[in-house]
Amino acid sequence: MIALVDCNNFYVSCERVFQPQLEGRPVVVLSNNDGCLISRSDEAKALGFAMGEPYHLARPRLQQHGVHVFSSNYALYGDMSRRVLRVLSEFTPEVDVYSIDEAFLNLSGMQYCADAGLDAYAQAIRNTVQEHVGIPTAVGVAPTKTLAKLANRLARRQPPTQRVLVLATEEQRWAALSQTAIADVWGIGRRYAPKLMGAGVQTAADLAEASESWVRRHLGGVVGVRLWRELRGQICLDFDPAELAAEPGQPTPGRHSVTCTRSFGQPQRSFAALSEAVATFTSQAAEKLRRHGLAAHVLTVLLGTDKYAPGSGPRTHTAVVTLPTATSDTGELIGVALQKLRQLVRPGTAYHRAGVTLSGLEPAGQAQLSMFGHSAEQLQQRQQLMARLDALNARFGRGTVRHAATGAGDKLWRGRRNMMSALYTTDWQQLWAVRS
DNA sequence: TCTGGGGTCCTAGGACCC
DNA sequence: TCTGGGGTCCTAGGACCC
Repeated sequence: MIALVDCNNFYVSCERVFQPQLEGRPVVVLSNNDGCLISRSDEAKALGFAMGEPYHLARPRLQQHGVHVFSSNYALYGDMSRRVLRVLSEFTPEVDVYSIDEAFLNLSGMQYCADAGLDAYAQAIRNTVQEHVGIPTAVGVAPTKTLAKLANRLARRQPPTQRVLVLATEEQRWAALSQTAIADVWGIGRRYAPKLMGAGVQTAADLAEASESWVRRHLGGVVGVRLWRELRGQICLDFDPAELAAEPGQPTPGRHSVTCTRSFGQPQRSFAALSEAVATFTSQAAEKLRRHGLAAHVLTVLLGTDKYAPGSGPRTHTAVVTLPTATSDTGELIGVALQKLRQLVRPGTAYHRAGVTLSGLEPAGQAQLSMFGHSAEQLQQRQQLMARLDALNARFGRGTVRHAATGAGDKLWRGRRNMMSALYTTDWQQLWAVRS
């Protein structure tokens, strides 16, 4: 059996751990650049605030209702996520991390679990995360990932302290399928939902009862058939516990790309500003690569114009380079990225967004030659340089030591985050103070 | 004035090549 | 009337997820 543990309203919950007076009050957290609402407390949902709503449109109503608003604080959320995962890994060695606030747990073969009963075990997971980290969760348990997602969704209807649902029998599975609207099934999005409803498929049960050939024809071929089988209890989605098992710096299998993109605080026209941004994103992506013990063969530079402006024409412009050898060296990658950027930029165009994707990933350390023709000795020196740079930045904070091309900091292209909470858990200067 | 970011997988047309 | 075909690379975009 597979359990899905989901921290609902995770970012809001993280803020509440350090500001408990916000318990029971409406709270929202904004996306990067203070753009959209991406996490909402139950109270904020009840007031009608929608996922993804633009902040500048919601602001008057947020003020009117006295909603507490936070810019996103990813250093805090990432650290809290690691704490949750540490607790989960005490319940099973096989944890498949799906996102910052969700993980699948393989409970098959857990003797304690069999002894205590699935329901009690799932409840214990929920209670322990709450006690040790202070983050509320819901737990759904079922034979497949898709059914575990479905169980998790239904579990959230329970009162906060009982958000656990196990689908062990055929009766329980069918009852759950019948109670789930087709639009709420994992893998059915805004395009397929209306199409299926038009064909008379209103619930997950209706879909599970359809024929395989019908599903293949109307639901994106093999992807739809996989979903249909999972709903019927047949495992089609791999359980991949590699992410948590890997030591930091060891190669992480399963990952195909690393991206860093940002919208600008203001549209940018100058090559100087764009190149600072691209150099900064490249160095952040390269850091992530090294953290995962990977090197990249392919680099893509992206520039985006105003995607909300009327009119046609491409909104994103990309340029791809295939590197002669895979690398995770920030300096080498910045050099290549800026060269491509120069080809991509059209003078006078206002860009709203830029980014870098590193793909064609392979475990680091396989390359014997540098793309710039460095000797083996020079290559080793550069790798040591990167290791020291990462160590310094880990100790003294991101960007303490960086390449000159990333600029002096505090530039107009950087986004807004005007309402960020403190780095309670990752900065000595901002530790949470408890006064007696 | 102000509309996120990071992933995966798939499709389609044009350029180019043999 | 008839105007190869198959492969790759490149760019762009659609669909889904969190």
